[in-house]
Amino acid sequence: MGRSPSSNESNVKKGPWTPEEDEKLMDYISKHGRGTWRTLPKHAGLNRNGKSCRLRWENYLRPDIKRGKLTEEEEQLIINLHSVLGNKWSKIATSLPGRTDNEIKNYWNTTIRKKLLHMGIDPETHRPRTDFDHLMNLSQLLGMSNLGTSMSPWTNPTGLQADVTQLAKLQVLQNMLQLMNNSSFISMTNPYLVDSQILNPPTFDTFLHGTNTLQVRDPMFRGPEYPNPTANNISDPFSQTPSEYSQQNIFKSGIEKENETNHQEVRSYTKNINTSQQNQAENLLPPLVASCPRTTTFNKMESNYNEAQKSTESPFSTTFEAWEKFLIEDDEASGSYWKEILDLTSTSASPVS
DNA sequence: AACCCCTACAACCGCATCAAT
DNA sequence: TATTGATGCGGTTGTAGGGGT
Repeated sequence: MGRSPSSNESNVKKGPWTPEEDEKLMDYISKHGRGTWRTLPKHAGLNRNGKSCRLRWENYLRPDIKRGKLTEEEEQLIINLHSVLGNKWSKIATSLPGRTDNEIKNYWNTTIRKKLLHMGIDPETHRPRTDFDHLMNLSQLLGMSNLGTSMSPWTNPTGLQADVTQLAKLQVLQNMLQLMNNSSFISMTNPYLVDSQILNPPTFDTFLHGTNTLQVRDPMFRGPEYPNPTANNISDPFSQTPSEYSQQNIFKSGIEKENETNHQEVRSYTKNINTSQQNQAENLLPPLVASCPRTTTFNKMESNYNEAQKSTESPFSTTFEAWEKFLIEDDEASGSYWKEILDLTSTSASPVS
């Protein structure tokens, strides 16, 4: 509905508040209480509209406002709550005494959002990033690292090349799978998702050997490493700190002994991914390519995947066939590392019966 | 010193919601 | 039930200050 500004509000002062104005507002509220915001400025002798006064009071002058930088605990809580509530800043703020919705919103947009993006996590969905730009950045990193392997060892005296290559491959694959399997992933309404996704992201166990991820498209499935809150007698979803949760649940997936050898490899890859995301936060890798618009290439990928989805064959084969089809149509030079990724997958992953 | 760029944060704006009439 | 006004909420913009060139 809303309301158009009345004529006497058209020439009210805007912009930053002066100390004098702050004093007038605080003085008035301390003596008379808030009353209605609309009439308050007139009574308080302020040439401001009620909305401006309310905002100034709620976000700055209120005596119970907590000053100073947000703590790590507060930051983690915001991330947790955001994954459940979305951009409901006022609701999030009710869980952080002394913090305002505006402050939390600003902090999210200026700090947390960037952190998550650098970690390869989509701040909107709290899932691994699947946007084309991010995939292209990773593939470019991979391409560069492959190039590095053919160079003289003098260009790579640190021995980090293999790690970088492996990490890039794994994250590309992870994101590809996430992209393709988007609808069957974990329920976003589950507060457990937050900690586990950030500190214990979806693993190769889940993707390659889990019985439910690719085959059974159950949107509520959390994967073996995500406990059922009721089954585990956990009443408060936030009773565990992220690190506690992560440590408790990391690599807890049901791994059969007969596949132990394969899984050890997967585990080490998974471990690398987990640490890589932390490392990325610390050693922020700059984008390696300019941003790519969503092009027909991307549409072609989607189209191929959709075609594959229509098939009644195993999701594993159709999924990878779709990608393979795309890769074959793509030029060979740029697609070589993509194929390598698929090779890696097909050799280490045996579709679950 | 001057300029530019980036970041953080305060404040504004438009719309939604709710309660009173 | 419809209308109106007050308030709340979330997206966006403006700006001050710091750092780099």
